[in-house]
Amino acid sequence: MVKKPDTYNHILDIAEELIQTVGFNAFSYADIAARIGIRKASIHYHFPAKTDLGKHLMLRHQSNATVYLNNLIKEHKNHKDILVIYLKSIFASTYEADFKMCLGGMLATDVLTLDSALQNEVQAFFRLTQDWLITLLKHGKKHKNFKFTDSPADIAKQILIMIEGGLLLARLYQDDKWLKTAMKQILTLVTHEEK
Amino acid sequence: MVKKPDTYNHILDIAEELIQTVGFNAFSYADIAARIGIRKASIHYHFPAKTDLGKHLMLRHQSNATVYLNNLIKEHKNHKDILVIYLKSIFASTYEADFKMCLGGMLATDVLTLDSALQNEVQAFFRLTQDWLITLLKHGKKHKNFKFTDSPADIAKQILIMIEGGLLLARLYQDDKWLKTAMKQILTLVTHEEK
DNA sequence: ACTTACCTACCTACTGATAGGTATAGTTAT
DNA sequence: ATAACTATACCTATCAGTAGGTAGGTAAGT
Repeated sequence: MVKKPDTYNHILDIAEELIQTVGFNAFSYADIAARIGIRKASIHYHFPAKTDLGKHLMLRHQSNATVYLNNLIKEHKNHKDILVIYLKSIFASTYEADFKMCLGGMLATDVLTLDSALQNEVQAFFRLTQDWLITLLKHGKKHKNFKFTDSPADIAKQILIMIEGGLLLARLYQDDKWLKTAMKQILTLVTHEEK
Repeated sequence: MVKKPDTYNHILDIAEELIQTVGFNAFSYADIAARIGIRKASIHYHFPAKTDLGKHLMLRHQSNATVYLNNLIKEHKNHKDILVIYLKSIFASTYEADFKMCLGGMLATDVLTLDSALQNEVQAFFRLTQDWLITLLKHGKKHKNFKFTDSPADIAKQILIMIEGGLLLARLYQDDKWLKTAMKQILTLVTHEEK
């Protein structure tokens, strides 16, 4: 593994925050430069084009998510607890200033303005998350921490839908009651069998 | 009611489509001008600033939605049918080219880049929809077309969350299975009491 | 020890394109 | 004639991106 210089990750940190706040098309290299205190051209040194920045950001995001999600499963026993911790961690950044949205969700709305390589990375991120959820749901059901009748794949889709929908509306109204509603509904989903 | 000239609505039509496709910050007056076949400056005559365009668009959208939703309730008897027709009408535009997102949802993600008057109109649109849903849910429950235990306000929130989340993911993958999942889950929500 | 060569990480200064927006003159329907 | 509308021509600001240079460090050759 190549150790990337500090500025590289610093740029990605700022870009991530900006995308979560205003979206991919609404920030510029000048915005990042101003916040870090270097020149625009220096950012082009690390990321020749804006789409490169997006791609590297998504790859780092996928990698971070993989580590985080795998550790979550290792460190806890109850699958319901894992789900709750996971949901809270996603919603947590929303409680920070400006009600940031999930990085993937933000790029998902901008998806038709992104080049196809970047589109693929955004899709890959959600696929990764969905696969993890499916695994969690299967194990959770086997250990009787979860109860549901739909397929794990369907439940995973419903969870993603409610995460993104909840974030979108929480952001719009700057009100976390939308997240609480989503959270509650997700938990109902995985603890109730249909009649 | 003042009868607005044709170009006025034509501009709003194109703007609406562009916002649903790429978002508020990713289209320009030049894009609209090119599609209509007039000059950029002519659009500024109708809408001096871009934010004016957004505001007028949202007001028209609110007005159209109000008429549409009220007619829906008048023209059908079964509240479940009404809900299904409503959901299908929202999801229909997504099946058109490019998987357009709901206008409100698209502006919701751009919300932090919009001026506060426009933010308010986006919020007002969702409030309007939510109020209509609450009314529908109350009447539907009274007539035994719906069964649910949460408050109508909570169910309405959950429905909006699933509409927007479903659209976001359907758009990302250009795949309507996400809409079918959302649709199914919404119908489950309003026809099942919790145990 | 010192040169040569190359590298990383940043800089200044610029490009062409496009953004939103304006002043003003011309056109068209009533 | 006049109000409504559209056009030409232009503005300033900003966008992503490039050219070329520089400071400092590393590695190898002699």
